[in-house]
Amino acid sequence: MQSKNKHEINPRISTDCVIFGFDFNQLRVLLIERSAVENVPSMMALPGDLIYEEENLDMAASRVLKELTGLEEIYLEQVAAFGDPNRLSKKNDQLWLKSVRQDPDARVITIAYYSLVNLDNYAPQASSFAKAASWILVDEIKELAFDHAEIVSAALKKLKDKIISQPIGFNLLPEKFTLSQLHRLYESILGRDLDKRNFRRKMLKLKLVESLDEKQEGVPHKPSQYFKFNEENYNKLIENGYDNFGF
Amino acid sequence: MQSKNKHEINPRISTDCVIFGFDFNQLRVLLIERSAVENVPSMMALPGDLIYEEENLDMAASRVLKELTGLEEIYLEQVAAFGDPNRLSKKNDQLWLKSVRQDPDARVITIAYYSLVNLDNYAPQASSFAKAASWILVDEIKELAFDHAEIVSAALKKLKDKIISQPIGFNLLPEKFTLSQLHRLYESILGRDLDKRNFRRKMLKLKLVESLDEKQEGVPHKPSQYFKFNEENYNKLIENGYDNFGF
DNA sequence: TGTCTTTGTGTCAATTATACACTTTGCGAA
DNA sequence: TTCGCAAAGTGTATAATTGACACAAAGACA
Repeated sequence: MQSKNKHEINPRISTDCVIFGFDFNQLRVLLIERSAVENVPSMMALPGDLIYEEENLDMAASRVLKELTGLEEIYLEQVAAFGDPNRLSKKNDQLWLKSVRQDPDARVITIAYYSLVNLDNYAPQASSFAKAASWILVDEIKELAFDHAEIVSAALKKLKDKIISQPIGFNLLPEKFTLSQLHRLYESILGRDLDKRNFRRKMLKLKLVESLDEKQEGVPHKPSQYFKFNEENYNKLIENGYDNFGF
Repeated sequence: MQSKNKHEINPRISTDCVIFGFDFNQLRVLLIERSAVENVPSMMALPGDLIYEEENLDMAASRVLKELTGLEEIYLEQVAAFGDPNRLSKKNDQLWLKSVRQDPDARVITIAYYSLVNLDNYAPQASSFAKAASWILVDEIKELAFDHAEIVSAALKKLKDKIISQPIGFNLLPEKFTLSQLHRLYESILGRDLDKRNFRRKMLKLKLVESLDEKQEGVPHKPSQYFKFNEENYNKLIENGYDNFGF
C-alpha cells in the first residue's frame, strides 16, 4: 500500500443512495432532479455527494441522503464501489459538471448504498443542489445521470438476492399491514408472480407476522385482516442462522 | 455531487485482494509479509496498493495482485469498500506507515476484491514491497495489518454466500478432479460436513461434472474416477436463472 | 492372502414446493 | 332488499428435494 509513482492519484469519493420505496403496488426509487444548465436538459439522478474527512462511508451515505432529500434514520447497506474512469464522461454529464463544479475533470469513485423504506413514512424534501426529489417507478426509469442506471440495477439485484434469502421487507410496510400488501411487496421486488395461497402459508408458518384484532374498514370488498411484524421471532430466526427464506 | 466545503477531502484509494486457494484439504489465503521497520515487527497483510489514474477498479486489483505476488489472469470480484477514517490508525500500523510512506496520515479507502484459485497453478512470487507471499490457512490467521482481518472475514462470508447459491468452485480445481476433492472443497469453504452420498447425488444430477475414462493410479486404496467440469451445462444453468445450488 | 484405506452406491421418511378454484365478506348501485 | 362486484381467504393432492444412514468394492502393500 505504499509504493509511489506518477500514475497514482487522489480521486474524489462520493456516495450515492438507492432508496427503494413501496407504495403498496409497485417498487419505486427515490431520485433527485439535476438542475438544467445551458444546453443540458435537467435529468434525474441518485442522491449522492462527496464524503467528508472525518466520516466513515456509512455515515457519509446517511448524511448525504439527509442533505439532499431530508430522509434520515434509514438503514443503508453497501451495494458496491463504482470507479470507472469514464463514469462521468458522457457528453451531457461533462457539460453539466463544467457548469457547476470547480474541478469537473476530477475522477470520482462512488460507493453506492441501498435501502428499503415504506414511502408513506418518508416525504422527501429536496434541498442542497437537488431541485426536486421524488419516488419514481423502477419500471419507468429511462435515462439517469452518470452511471446511475447501472448503480440502480446493481442495487436491485442485491435487493432481490437479499429478499430471497432473508425475510426482510417489513421495514417497507406500516406497522399494521395486510398479507396482500406483503404479497404484493414480494412480487414487486422479485418481478414475478407468487402463488397467493403458498405465499400466505409460508409467511404464517414462519410466524413472522401475527394477526391483530382489526380489519380493514370501508373497502368495497371483503375486508382483510391486519397483521403486525413479530420482531422477536424474526430475531430468533436470524440468530439460528436461518438464511433460506425460500422464494 | 457538486457541493463544496471545508469538510471535503480527496482520500487515496487502494485495492486489497483476498485470494482463496485450496490445497485439496484446506482453505488458504494468499498473504504478503509486510517488512519489519524500527520497533515494528513484520506482519502479514493482504496484497494491496493504490490505484492508478487511468485504471478502473477491476483493472487496478488485477495489476496490484500481479505486482505484489506475480499472480495474473485471476477473475476478481468485489467484496466491498472499507473506508473507516481510523482503519490505518492502530499504533503499529501508524509507525510502519511513517517509516515507509510519504504521506502516512492520508486517509485511504480500499476496495476489496476476492477470488478463488487452484493454488497448485499459482506459485506466488513476492515482489515490489512484499517481502514474501504465501498461502496461509484461513483457520490459522491471527493478526493482520490494518483492517485486513475484517476484510478477510467479509470476503469469506461473500464466498460462502456465493458457493451456496451458485456452483462455483470449479476454478479451484485442476482440469480433472475427483468427486472427493470437490466434496472436500465444499466442506472447507462452508466449514461444515456434507454427507458424501447426498453431495455426489446432487453434483451428478446437475450434470455440471462428467466422468472421464480415467482413474487414479498408484493410490493404496480403491482408485477414484476422474471428472471434468462441464462448462456448457454450467452456462445453461446460469442463463436459466438458476440460483439455488442448495447447500 | 489378508489388511488397510478410500471409493462408491440405494433406500426410506420427512419436508418442501407447486399447482389449482371456490366461498366469503362487505360495499354500493339498482 | 337484493344483486353484483372486488378482493380476501382457504385445502388438498402430487412431485421434488432433503437428510439420514451402512456396507461392499478396488487396489496397494506387507
